[in-house]
Amino acid sequence: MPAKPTYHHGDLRNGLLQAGLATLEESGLHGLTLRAIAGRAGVSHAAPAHHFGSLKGLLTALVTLAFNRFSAAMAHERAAAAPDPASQMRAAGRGYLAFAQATPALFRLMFSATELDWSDTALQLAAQAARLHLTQIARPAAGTAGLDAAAIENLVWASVHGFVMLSIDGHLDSADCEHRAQMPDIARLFFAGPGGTQ
Amino acid sequence: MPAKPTYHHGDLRNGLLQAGLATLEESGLHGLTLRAIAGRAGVSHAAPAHHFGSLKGLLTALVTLAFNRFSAAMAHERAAAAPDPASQMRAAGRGYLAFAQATPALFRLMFSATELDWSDTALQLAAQAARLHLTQIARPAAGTAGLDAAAIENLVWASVHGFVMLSIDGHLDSADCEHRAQMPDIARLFFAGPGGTQ
DNA sequence: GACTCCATTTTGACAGTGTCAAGATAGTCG
DNA sequence: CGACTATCTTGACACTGTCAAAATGGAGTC
Repeated sequence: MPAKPTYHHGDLRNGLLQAGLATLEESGLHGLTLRAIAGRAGVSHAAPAHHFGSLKGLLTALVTLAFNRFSAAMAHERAAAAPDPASQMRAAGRGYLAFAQATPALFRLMFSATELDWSDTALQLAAQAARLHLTQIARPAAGTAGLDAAAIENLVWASVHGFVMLSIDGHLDSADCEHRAQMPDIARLFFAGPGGTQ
Repeated sequence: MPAKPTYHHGDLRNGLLQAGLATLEESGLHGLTLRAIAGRAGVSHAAPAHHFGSLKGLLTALVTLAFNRFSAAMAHERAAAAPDPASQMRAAGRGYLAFAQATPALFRLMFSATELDWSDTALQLAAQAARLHLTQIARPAAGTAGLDAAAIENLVWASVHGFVMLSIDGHLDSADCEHRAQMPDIARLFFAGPGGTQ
């Protein structure tokens, strides 16, 4: 089972992160305690804190991993979509929403300002990589509606992020069991193409 | 000092809520403990839990109060703005952002799905009242860009909420100390008027 | 191959948390 | 004036994150 045995446990770091992901999805943020993670990973109660320095350190590592999966979700949708700007924008939004709805607690944690150590360089890099998708899909829309690239980025990100946040927090009428049908088609505002929500 | 003396303390409920607001802004969500609130209000450590049932109950009451102030902030901006739809939409957005930036921790708590008891009717009413502003400012834009009223509501709310969330979480480039200048002018997309960010 | 060394993990303890049962307190009503 | 009851306090419990000290076991050296 251990991927890269280093010392006593085998691969404690991965074991703890996997246990953390499982615990988070199973018991929510309140159930995500160092001791619960340690128990699930089969180590002593103080092992996680020792390895990651503190609870904040473990959550930071967990979220770094999550941002990589987040990027992968968006890349996956974009690769399967048509290459035109509107389709790319809609595909990235689908990936954004799909990831958040698959693991809502993790997604909320990813954007927490207080629970994470945002001075951590690994976390910064992972978050930056995810943001690269945003820059790429927003660039073709520059100049539309008299907005520059930065404003477009802000508008697109805010729309998608806000919708996803409201969706997983249960603030949108859930007439549809899936919220995808309700997702505002921001791309239609920039690109005049035939805007199916697909 | 007690506004409406009821029993022993005077007005324990208000005292605890005020202490809670002060503690939240001073120490963040992690410092907002029942015992800290009790200490600040000058009562025993178990008094808050007894009065509100649990920590979740206290937070729910706190957020109910916050939603009323939130509505007031938007009403204040809208009253001071021109009555045309675009100005009203921008004014509500300003109020939204101003409230969140004034008390970020409280705003984050207001949209937490797990920390609050959303089956509480008082909370539901307060949140519903705040949402009424959204419905009002979105209605005039119905039909624009081929979107119906519900889609407009979602798009406007998502844009503003997403921008505000990203702003208080520190994910937007803060070249400006205030983020207002960066706020995407969603109103311009619906109403062709001269879109100054004001 | 045995021995030292040191990174890794465990053990035990501490202060602090929310919650609950039982007791003390003080307004209110008969 | 006395009993009652809602209000609040006291004390305890299991649980949390964090830290120092002890135990563990692989790695490198002679």
